[in-house]
Amino acid sequence: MASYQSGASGGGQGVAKAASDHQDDIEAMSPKRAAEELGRLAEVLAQANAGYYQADAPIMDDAEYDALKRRNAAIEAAFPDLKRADSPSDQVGAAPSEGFGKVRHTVRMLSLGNAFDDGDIIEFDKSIRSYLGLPRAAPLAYTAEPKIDGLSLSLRYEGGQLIQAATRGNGETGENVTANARTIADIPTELIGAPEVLEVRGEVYMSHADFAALNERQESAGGKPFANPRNAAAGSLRQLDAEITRKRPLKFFAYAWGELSQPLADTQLGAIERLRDLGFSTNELTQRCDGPDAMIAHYRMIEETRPHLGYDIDGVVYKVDDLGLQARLGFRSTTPRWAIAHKFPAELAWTELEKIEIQVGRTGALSPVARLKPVTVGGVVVSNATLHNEDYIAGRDAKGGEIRGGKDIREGDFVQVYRAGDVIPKVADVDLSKRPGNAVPFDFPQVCPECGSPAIREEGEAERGCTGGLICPAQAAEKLKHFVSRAAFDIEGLGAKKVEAFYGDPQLPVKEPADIFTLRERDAANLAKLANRDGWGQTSAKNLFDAIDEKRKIPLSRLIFGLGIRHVGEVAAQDLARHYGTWEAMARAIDTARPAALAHRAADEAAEAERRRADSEGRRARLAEARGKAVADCEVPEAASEAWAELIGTDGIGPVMALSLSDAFANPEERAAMDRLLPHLTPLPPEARADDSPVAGKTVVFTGTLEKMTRAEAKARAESLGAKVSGAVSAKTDLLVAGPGAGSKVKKAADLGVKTINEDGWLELIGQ
DNA sequence: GTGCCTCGAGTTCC
DNA sequence: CTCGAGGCAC
Repeated sequence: MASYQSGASGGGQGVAKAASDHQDDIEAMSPKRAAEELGRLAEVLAQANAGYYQADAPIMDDAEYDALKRRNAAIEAAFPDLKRADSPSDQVGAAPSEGFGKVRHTVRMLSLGNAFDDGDIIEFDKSIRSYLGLPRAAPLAYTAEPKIDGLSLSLRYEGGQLIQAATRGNGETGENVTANARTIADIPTELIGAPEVLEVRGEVYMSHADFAALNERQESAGGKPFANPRNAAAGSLRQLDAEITRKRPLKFFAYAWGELSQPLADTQLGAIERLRDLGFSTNELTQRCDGPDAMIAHYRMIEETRPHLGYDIDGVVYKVDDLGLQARLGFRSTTPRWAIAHKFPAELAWTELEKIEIQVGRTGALSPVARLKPVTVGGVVVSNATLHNEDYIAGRDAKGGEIRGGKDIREGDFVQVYRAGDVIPKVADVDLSKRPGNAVPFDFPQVCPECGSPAIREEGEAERGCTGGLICPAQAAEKLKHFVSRAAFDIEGLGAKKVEAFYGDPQLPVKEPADIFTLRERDAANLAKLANRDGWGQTSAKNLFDAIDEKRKIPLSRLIFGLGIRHVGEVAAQDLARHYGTWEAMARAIDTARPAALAHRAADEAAEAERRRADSEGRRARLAEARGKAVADCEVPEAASEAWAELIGTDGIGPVMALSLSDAFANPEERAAMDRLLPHLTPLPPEARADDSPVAGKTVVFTGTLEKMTRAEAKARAESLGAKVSGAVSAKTDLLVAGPGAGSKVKKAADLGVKTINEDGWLELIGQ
């Protein structure tokens, strides 16, 4: 960090003290000194902002920050002419004196599936009909409305009073912005004749005219203009001082709802009309359509109206109009089945590709990134874009087919860039006519650029990977970042930036997870204590050590996920934790299964070799034979076979994940790192699943004709209640739901003593 | 063997 | 958010 006062010993404390103790010296200040000090303040406050927002590592505490800001304002007041273009007083997103509270959404705020062309819309209609079991000719109405490009907000009313406003956040938890929402004219603070509990959801946005005027104000005050209306709206809503939000021209459209104490209407459109009657702004282009043709026609109409709307939209949203059908359709893991967003084509821009660089990820994957001459795409300046992998640069897809007409991408090329899903910049095309004469095809490295180990590409894989494992500093550091990430250990005050700093620290290196948990004792035994360093103090050092101690008790699933084993993500880690219950049980099973895992790999390789050699004649038999022989050669103990069978029998775990686990546990370096880590930890057993449903944890089989719902619907509903749905009756089956026309399964169930009920009985059981 | 659906991993910008 | 790939049902 650069010192605010030259010669200051580094801590933030001195800085704040200097600022607050001498407010009265300003009058006596020469303009030259004032200008210098404003310059220093701008710099140090900008750094504080950067530290707070990006690195998740506050450089100074809030009181210090506020004191500096006050001093800056006082000097500016005394010398208005000297106010800088980058004055901290005008910066948006100033470090808050207190953060926003968190709000857990009672009904999750989901995102929508995307459609990009007319065919996707027809497909959408088809899949809904098939899920509901509706014939093609049966009427099925949808609503269509513009998709506003703003930020979603959930407003909670109780007894007609606005009591809470929350941003979407990650869908489950958002930020409490109630005070700010109250300043938005379109948001009523009181409703008359509303249900007792009503959560209204909609979009906060800023019109083009208001955006232009706001930016003009910002600029004439020397502030930095917003990149686009969406950022302006987001920045304005997230002000900690609601009075600033009040001065920002925000608007709101209501289009959905969350928790309700009583239904708003029978249809989507009816509910929107009800919201409008309650006093909300609703979008006038919302319309009912009787099928895909009408939906597409309405899409075209909105597309034509788009330039004249006066606010940004990025597509059209279709929803099944009948709310009863919406309820039957329900949700996939992250999106509702009954709605889809038809996106407008992404904005494109051409720019020069200056350089192709290679990044190394935690799994060793070499990912090429395009360094671009900065260009504005969809209201944002883009200077980097992903190039996916070797094949993408070469103009091939995963199957060896051509993309971009087979054109490869070279340094120096003019390339077309777009933001996929309006977020991730990607290189879409190359202008060969502008290719410099000296441009050469990109030579994808065959060795890791970070550690020099060979970078191997397995047959059939898209990624080329560094083979250095933990020897590779890039991989080791990325693995550590993963270990402290939010879904894993989530240690407060130890984010990616800090991990990187600690990784290369000469006094207190953190090279592997275990090092994190020895940090406090090593610090105590060390002369170069953390507390004496620039940017650190007694308090911040203690806070870090305490935060680390807090995570010594850790849910088993987080521990497993944190290890960063390939193919084992958050969900697989939970599956494993739930299945084995303890670290020891899981580790023992994986160890025991090792010979079987090796046999499995040998069999795969043998089959692969055979496949390459053999042509179609009698191939299947020979493959099976080769597999069998390979397994036989391995002489797998029975215990290993059993452990392996259990591992791949675990819900959600297949041979690929199992093999990956096995390799990780059998790798001496990785295993040693685990063995050094575990003594510092107390893994907590997985929480038992909440058994609030009578079918939770039960295995259910449906057979015969279902009359009130389709097969897909029955399955999804059962699974959402925690049941497992299987196709065949076995000893493990808990319940058979048999409709008319059921055959052998009923008999088998009777033989096995499995309880059998009919469809009505099932609906009654699940309370419908 | 084929075709969903979901998960995992990597990615950018604020 | 997207892509590729794993898991699993049909």
